[in-house]
Amino acid sequence: MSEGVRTPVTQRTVEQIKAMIAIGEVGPQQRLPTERDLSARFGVSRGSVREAIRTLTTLGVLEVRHGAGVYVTALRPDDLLEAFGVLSEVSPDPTLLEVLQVRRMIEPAATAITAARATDEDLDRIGEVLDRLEDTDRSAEPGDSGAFDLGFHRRIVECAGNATLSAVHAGLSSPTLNERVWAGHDAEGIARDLHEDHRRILEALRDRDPEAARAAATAHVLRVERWLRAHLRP
Amino acid sequence: MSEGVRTPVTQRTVEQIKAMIAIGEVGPQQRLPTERDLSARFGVSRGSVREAIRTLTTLGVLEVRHGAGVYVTALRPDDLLEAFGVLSEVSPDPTLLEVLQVRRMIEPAATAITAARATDEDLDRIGEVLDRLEDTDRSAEPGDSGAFDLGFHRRIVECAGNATLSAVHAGLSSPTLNERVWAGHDAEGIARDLHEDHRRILEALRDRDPEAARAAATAHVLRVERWLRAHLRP
DNA sequence: ATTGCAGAGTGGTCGGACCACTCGGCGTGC
DNA sequence: GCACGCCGAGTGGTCCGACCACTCTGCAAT
Repeated sequence: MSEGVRTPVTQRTVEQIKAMIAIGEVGPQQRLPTERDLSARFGVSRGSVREAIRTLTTLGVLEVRHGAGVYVTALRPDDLLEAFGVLSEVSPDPTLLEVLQVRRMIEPAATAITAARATDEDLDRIGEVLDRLEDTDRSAEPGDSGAFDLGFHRRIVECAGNATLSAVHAGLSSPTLNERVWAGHDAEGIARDLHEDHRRILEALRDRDPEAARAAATAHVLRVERWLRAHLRP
Repeated sequence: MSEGVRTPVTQRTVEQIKAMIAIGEVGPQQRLPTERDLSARFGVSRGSVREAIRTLTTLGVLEVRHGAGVYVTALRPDDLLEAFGVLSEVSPDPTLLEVLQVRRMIEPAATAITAARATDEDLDRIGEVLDRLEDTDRSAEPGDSGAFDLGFHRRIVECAGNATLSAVHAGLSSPTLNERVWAGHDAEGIARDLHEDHRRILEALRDRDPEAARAAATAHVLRVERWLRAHLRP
């Protein structure tokens, strides 16, 4: 007659828990019933409940506190998109180029928005990261260099005031990805160029000039993209 | 002395499996050892192995086939970003606006690229969806209307030839999100406007005019965004 | 009023058992 | 010889019950 397929117990449990959240039985930041309670309520084993909870934890919907209980997260975009950093960890090299292309669509737009609405304090904090980046780069700690570079761009995107945008951007520019892009190349030649790009972006932001900011950001991502394309073949 | 924290067994197992993939012990599409084998190899219980596998399955890294074994996925972007549809399912309404803002950055750029590289066949297939969309909309099946609308935009983005872009876009424009945007409003008035937007986008694509395509796509997303903003408050 | 310490309750892990499904090989029939 | 169908070994899916590790609360001693 009807469906010949039997829905796996665990998946069904995932749906049931999601339903509890959807209908508001438990709201963000609130505590879920005990694993043992859920087990009894749904008529499934505790192990299955645990696997369902783990699924939702991975998705950023739930948060487990050992000894204290299971809680719904704030359900903010950065909670839900945290997972997607794996993209940069396991993707094959050609995908990295695609990731940069997507960044080329997002980052310039975000930089333009920031140019229009950043406060003086925002700009100071962005500039501060840039100073530390160049200091670090002149010394002999190439490891932190990438972290400051990421921080520079991240803060710019955050100033755009869109948490979803920030989360997506974070997923596309994880430390792991950066590391993979520059791995094995000290890239001394290009480092100076990148610094110049950064300075130009900051100046455009200070001028509150969205179009200049967009152009500078585009040029920057494009430079990285071309460099990666050239150094990828071998 | 050293770390006083004990890494949870399951999390450690996740790392170990990821390592197996990273060092190439198992490649994409290949089969993983048995749950029972992994259990013995890592010295942990089978339940813990299963939870680790479930985590990686949720992330799109592994794929489980009942009775047949656990396999590494192709690790393509659409595998790894599939999860991120939850964003549209559980996010609070204000986040939907943010999502649309991100789409406003991505979709115009993608549409411009498509205008530059789409083949005649591509354009025909895009136009076909549009015809079906308008047919459906004139009849009395509002349910499918959203699906065709999504299909129209999805095909355009796919023609841009960037799988990562397609996956991100798919996550930002899931059926669930669309449903939530238009839920409760038959939106007759705006439907005609949207169709006009679509026609304009298609014409720009047929003209192979990237700038016109970008402008038309921007106007379209912007219209949806403004409509949502107006209908969100109450 | 403050501090310290149990105890209860929660998630974390384990082991073993059995069920559901897949797949390959063997046998049967053509 | 070939195709079909059955069946059993092997795999993931689920369940149960036990015990460990951690948190939090409330009571007791100071």
